[in-house]
Amino acid sequence: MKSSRPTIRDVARLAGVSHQTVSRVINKNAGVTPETREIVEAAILELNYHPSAIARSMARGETRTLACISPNLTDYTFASIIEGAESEARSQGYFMLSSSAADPKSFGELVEELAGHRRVDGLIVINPYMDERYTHIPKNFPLVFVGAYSHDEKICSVSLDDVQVAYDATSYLLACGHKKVAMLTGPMEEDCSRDRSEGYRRALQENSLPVVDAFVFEGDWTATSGQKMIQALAHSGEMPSAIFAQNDRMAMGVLRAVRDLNLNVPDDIAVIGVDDMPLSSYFDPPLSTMRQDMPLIGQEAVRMMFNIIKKKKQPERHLKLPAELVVRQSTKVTDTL
Amino acid sequence: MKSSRPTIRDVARLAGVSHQTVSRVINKNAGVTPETREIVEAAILELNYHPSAIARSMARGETRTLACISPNLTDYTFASIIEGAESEARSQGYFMLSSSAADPKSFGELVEELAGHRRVDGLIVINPYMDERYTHIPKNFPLVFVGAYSHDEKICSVSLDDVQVAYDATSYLLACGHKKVAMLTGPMEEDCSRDRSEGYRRALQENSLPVVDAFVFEGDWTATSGQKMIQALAHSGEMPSAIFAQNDRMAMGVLRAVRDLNLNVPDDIAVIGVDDMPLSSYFDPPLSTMRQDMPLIGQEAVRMMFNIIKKKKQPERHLKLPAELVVRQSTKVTDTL
DNA sequence: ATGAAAGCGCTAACAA
DNA sequence: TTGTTAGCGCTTTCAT
Repeated sequence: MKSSRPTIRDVARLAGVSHQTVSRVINKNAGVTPETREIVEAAILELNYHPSAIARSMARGETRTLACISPNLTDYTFASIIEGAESEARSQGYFMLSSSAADPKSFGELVEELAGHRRVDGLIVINPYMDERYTHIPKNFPLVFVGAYSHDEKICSVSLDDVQVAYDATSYLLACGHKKVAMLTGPMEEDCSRDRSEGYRRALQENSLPVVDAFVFEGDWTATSGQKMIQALAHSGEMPSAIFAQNDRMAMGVLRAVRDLNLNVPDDIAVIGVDDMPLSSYFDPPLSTMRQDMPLIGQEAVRMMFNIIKKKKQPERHLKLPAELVVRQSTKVTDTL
Repeated sequence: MKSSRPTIRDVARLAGVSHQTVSRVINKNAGVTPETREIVEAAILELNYHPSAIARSMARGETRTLACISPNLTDYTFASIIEGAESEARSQGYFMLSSSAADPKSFGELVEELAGHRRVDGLIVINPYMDERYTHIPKNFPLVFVGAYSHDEKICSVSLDDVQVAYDATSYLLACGHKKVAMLTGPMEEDCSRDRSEGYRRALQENSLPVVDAFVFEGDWTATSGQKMIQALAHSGEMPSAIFAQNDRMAMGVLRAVRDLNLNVPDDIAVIGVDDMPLSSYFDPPLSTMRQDMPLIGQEAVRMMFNIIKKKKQPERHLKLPAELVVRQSTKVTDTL
């Protein structure tokens, strides 16, 4: 009576075949007669045998596991991307190991243990920073960036077309009749914030409108930073007629602060965000926003990863996905400005 | 010139020692003279050697990886629990593999591959359903339930004290002066919803108030279901003066629907939720709620897991965490009822 | 303090 | 079609 779990050899012994034949059966390889297969399968059932994932990884030289490093796991955007990625990976028989790394140090350790120790077959990095963090990634290790595209052209990436999204959002505000459009950005160290700022500027310039510094605020993606922006604006006395917030959460803070000022959205100030998180249509008023399909971004990132891992031809290194304008009640066409 | 990565033996050869000595060095084991250690470390650096996680798992018989199965990865509550769990696991040198399983079938497959194949050392299940899903979990496989506690007493669990939370929320509403308190539940197939309903009933009964069926609605945790409840209530003509929503998202839907009816919160209808999600304080009006510390729940689940894995004495099998009342502007003391 | 030998459970290459 | 032989890269046990 062995106490530990049965191995491929135990099954082989019971079935009266070699362990290799058992291996063929569990891997559904050709070259086994139906009769032999049946005998082996019966033995597997009888022993309640399950192959060892570790031993397989060992012998195959691959883990069939991908890792995803994200600034955190709770932001709706990140979580949605991860969910999309995980689901796509699973559908291909791969697992996803997700970790959060807030600072460069923990990021480095993570990379070391995940990629360096070959705990996973590939690495997806959400919201990568373009700094020295990547020095520990082994050369030629499968790597895909998500949410910002790499300045190092050789690194694959999937992201929203941030410049375009911001351009569209701002243009829409302009088309509504606004002349004084302010912007609330994410942290400017993130490429995503910079690209969205660029789109905003472009839209303004194309309409021969100036980019006024007093109307550009740097936030940190939180609702609180949106609230602070409005308070600062109120304090300055100079109010815009519309605000482009680079994400919905900050837009929510803006909505709240405008309410606190007894001003009306969209009559006094129009607001548009980016993301279309599930709660956005429940904001007061329901928020106009640029909807992005985050699960799709995760899915595409994993597809790209498989292209790299399986050494298929790799047509595009950089994929940029579009966003869609969703008009709700936080914006409206105005002729009175 | 070998093209593949260096092994422990390559290091040993370069350092002029046995591979065992190298093993001792990388594991920081005792029994190596400082001089030998230095030589080995130099060799490791020179070859840019990194130990193989798979080979270690193979030899040790453990993966140092935990898995977390959740209905999804995007719900703020789940994501927060996972984040807390992942962070605690990492701090102990473990990794966390998180997967979502919406239906019993995919849940079963996941369990089979994660636990059956020993891809991980332990399994954390968020919002477990008490059905036949667990038949595939190997006997004695380390298992911790989160968010609902197991009716099978032998399975460890960490959860919010749901009965108490609901009791407290309802009692608070009662203490505010309300007599007609309605409730919006999660899906009644979830233990969590049932327990919270129980707490609601208990509070009512202790105050000699009847539990009226027309005031209890079953939702599905989404804001939309909150909205529907109010619409149904409005249609019926019989309005409560306060609503206990079993989570904040549904409360948000309630807030929105009440607004659409041109009624005021908290004057016409008071609302309290559960969770205290980050956006709750930005709702209109800011939402009173029962705050739960979700990262802590995840953290405690992992701690419990380590107690099981490391076969320490296991003082408590079931941990119930408290929630804290947070009063904002969606409720207020009323004497006029 | 160090080294040699055995084995973890599988897959892959080759033989029969 | 099936079996045999080698590893995969470590850790563990036992010698020295």
